[in-house]
Amino acid sequence: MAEVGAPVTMNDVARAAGVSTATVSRVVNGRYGVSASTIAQVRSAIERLGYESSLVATSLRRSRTNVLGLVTHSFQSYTAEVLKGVMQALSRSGFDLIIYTNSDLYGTYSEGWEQRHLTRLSGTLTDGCIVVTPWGEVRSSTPVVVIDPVRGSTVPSVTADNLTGAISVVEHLLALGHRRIGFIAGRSSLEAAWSREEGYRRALAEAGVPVDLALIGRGDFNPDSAGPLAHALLDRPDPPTAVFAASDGMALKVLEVAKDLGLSVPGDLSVAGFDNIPESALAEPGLTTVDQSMYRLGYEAAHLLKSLVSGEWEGRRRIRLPTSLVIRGSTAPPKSTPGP
Amino acid sequence: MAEVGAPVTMNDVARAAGVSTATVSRVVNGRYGVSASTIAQVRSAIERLGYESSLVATSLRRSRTNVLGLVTHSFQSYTAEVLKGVMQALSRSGFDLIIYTNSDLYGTYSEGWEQRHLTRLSGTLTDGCIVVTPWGEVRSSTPVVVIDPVRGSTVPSVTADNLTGAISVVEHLLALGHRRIGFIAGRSSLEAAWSREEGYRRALAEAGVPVDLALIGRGDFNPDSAGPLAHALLDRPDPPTAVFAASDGMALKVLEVAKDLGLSVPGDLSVAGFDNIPESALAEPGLTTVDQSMYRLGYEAAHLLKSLVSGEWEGRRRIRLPTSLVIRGSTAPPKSTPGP
DNA sequence: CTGAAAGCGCTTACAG
DNA sequence: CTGAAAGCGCTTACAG
Repeated sequence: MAEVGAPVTMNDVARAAGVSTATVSRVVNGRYGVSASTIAQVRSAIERLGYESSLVATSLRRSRTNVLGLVTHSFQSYTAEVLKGVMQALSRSGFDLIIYTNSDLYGTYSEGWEQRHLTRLSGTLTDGCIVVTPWGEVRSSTPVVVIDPVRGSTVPSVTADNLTGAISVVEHLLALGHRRIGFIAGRSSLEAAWSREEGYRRALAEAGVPVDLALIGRGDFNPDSAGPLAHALLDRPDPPTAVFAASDGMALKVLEVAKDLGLSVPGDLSVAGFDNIPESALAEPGLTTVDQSMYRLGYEAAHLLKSLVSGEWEGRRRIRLPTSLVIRGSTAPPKSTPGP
Repeated sequence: MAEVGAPVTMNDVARAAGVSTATVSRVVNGRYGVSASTIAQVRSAIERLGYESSLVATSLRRSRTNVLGLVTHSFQSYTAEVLKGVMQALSRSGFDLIIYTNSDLYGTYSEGWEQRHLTRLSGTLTDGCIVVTPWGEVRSSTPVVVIDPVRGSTVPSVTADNLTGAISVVEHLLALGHRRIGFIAGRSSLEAAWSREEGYRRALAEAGVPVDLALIGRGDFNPDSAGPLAHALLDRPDPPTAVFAASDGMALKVLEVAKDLGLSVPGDLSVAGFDNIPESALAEPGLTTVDQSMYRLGYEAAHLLKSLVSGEWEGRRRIRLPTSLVIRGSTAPPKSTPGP
């Protein structure tokens, strides 16, 4: 088999069955008002030719497609977790899922990707879309749910309770005896990045530790952005005894840099992240982090979108999910100051 | 912002700019033969209205879309790995990727899903498709690459060297001193399942150990299918001292069952799998398995598809990738027979 | 340089 | 119960 000629169209079926395309369409869609014998003829032609309706043509003509979309920039571990949750929520829901990704990883073309893809899909293909970590506010003619929206967004969304999560991990470091705690921030337009930094500041303030701006590096969640920042922090004459990075990807990069510099973790330096991606458990030592269950973010987003599309949503349109601290081997009391 | 009215069409832009849709189309697609002033007008209208061409309408009209498709039934850890490889291969290639999944996990609707989805997409939406672990042979009017084809398939495909991989893991168990080695097979129509079983048989034969059919359970790669089979094997009066499952998902299920039965692994029972999914490293004890780099399978499949679509493929159309044995804590010498 | 018209594969009133 | 025709949003010869 493999590659065969032109695709079989409804027209081909109509000719083969000796009826009009309108009739074929009725049979395919199970509409009433077709005689049993005609149905049989058409069915047999469909079978014989291996006809399958074109998703594109159907969705251009119809308003409802029963396909939901998910738009994401890159494809990383956390995206995979999100997807698993989405698939679970959509299981046997009657909705299929289309995921659209552009191939330009980390490229300059990327800015505004989410809006472009969203518009191109939601014109006709999908009944609604989930957008993962967009660069800006999004708008669409069909329902949208954003996972990790930008700060100030008014679109329906699902986020982790980033503030509480960040507070808990910084409190953990403080309890171990750390006082000089570095921070590597994420892309500041995102509400998640803002809340994680706010949590860092609040936890320090609460403990009476002044915030030292020299200990804050400005990353963008991209692991590579954390390399130079970690170097800058650790090369200081008065380096921090612990570094909290706003994402696991960046924290793992800090781990690498520390190794390069000959620092042992957690002996010389404690490191903590945020997200709990699978790689964090596998790191050596395991990374202390905040679990935000990307699976649940995906699940809740899909559930919300499904309800919005069906027009049966009653509850709040901005969902915030709890986080939990995951303590692993990368954090310990600082060398000079034994823990309390 | 959020949800706004009807989507902006090319017609809207044409009216706003005072030109025909043909002209707007030319500007959008950068065709020659439009005056500079008209281009400026149209551009400004596009900007003002926030127009983005409809993927569906465009692909219905055009033969080439620069979108590749990936069709998969469910969405699991190995799918995520495959996707990462695919995305890497497509990075900056000019091709976008659409992933299509149906929501009916493990449902009866599933049989033949891959052909249905493939046909619906490849009619017009995509220039070519990757199909992951199909149920049967596939055909399409555009290029297809199958990851893990059925046995006897003639479609371009990418597979791990399952035979060699299975031999290596069984040899590992034999070297530890095991002689009664159980096997839980995968869905037999798949070439991967067949080769893994063949490897099991050959390694035993090579070692002069007769194959005991009572020690072979027939699963289907779905983890749940392995539960009853593991029970049956371990409840025997003469249970095997080791079980090799044809996939990690099934092997992890065997681990669970062993725990339920009060058997310690690897003390009372050795367990090995195939695939090396992330969960296997996290299991307690870590699962001995065969790494088949799903990432590379995805990467090679995308690379092959890209070349096929561009019509510039020269090499072989059936790619087989090497595997490697990963020894972790779940395998050890059997209790009664110390290792050699 | 620009527009009117046909058509991609479907669905849906509208006639009959 | 069935078909001819219009139209979903685009692109592309074909005229002018």
